[in-house]
Amino acid sequence: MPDHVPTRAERREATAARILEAAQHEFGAHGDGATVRAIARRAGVDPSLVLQHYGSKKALFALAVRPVDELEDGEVAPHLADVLDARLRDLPPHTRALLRSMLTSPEAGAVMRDYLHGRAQVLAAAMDDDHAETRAALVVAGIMGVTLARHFLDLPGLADADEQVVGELVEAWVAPRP
Amino acid sequence: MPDHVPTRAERREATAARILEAAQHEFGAHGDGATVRAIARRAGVDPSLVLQHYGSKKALFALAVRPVDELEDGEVAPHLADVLDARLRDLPPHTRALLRSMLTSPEAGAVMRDYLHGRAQVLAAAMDDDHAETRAALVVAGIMGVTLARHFLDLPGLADADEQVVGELVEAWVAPRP
DNA sequence: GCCTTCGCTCAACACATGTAGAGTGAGTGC
DNA sequence: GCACTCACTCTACATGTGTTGAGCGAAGGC
Repeated sequence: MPDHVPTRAERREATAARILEAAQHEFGAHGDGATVRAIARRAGVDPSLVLQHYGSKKALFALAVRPVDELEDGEVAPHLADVLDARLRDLPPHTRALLRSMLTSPEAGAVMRDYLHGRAQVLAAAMDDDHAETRAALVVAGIMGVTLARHFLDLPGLADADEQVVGELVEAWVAPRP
Repeated sequence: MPDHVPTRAERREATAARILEAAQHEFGAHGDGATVRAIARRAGVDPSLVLQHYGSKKALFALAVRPVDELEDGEVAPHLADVLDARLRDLPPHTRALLRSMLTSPEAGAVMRDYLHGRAQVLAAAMDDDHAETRAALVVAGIMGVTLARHFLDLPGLADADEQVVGELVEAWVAPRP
């Protein structure tokens, strides 16, 4: 490929992306209390530029915590094991931002609820016994708790535990006891 | 009893208690970002009085999120079912404050980790198979997730579910599948 | 009944935050 | 090569924050 010298619009788009990335990291580290100035500093940019790009802190926050589609094109809904695997490994910045802010920002809380609700419905569809909806909600909530304890609270016995072991133990939650 | 007219020191102690209670409610509603002014307003008091009583916002916060001992005098550690029951009913203000703040305040996060770690150790002692520590940590983390989803996120299928049903389903997490 | 104590309020401060608008200088089209 | 565009920075403002010290007025001791 030719060593492309970027046009002005491309550079602008690039710094916009850098700002969004910085925002995800800051929100992921400090929750919705992260400051525009800190985001700008991390992106190597003036604070006012952040607002010229995204309008307001609220708008930037909404973009930063928006869950990206976990589905590749044409894929069906990911199996529980895949999601679980993703939650046990290092979390992507936007996921960190969403989790970190969900208890202090009503907007983030609503996004999280909708996301969990969607996943729970997929899971419940694969169950046939009584209380399927509740059991499914229980599983997704439990996985959220494990994710928080592992990545944000550093709970001993979980933060340092082997990913595979944890995965297998959690999967036992899905099947009811005979 | 004589209709006791309160002494000056008693009145002072009473307003101090009112302030702490207000603080727990405010921290429980808005996390560590709750303002001294809002706390004072809720307590019906001047903002500066809050600091005259507790020194600083940080000190007040530390007091507000300090987990109270769940043990009555002479009791042994509460059974899992009792703790679970408490988490499914309405949460006491200091618990709400701790949970709400644990992701955005490092201090609250540390308190939460220590608390969960303690409970997990009690639970692990009653297990004998492999990975007891990890399984116990998994259970307490899972319960935390369910608590958050029920009381803070209002997850459908959990927020409205019957307490007894949820309790029984979660208890199944403790025993390993045969 | 007076003087002291002290629980409480008032007014003010230093500072951080989100945001708006003018300015600037390098890149771009002709 | 020149005028213009525009991505970006500088400066400033209004507001909200934690915190402090002076002051007031009622309760308490003698």
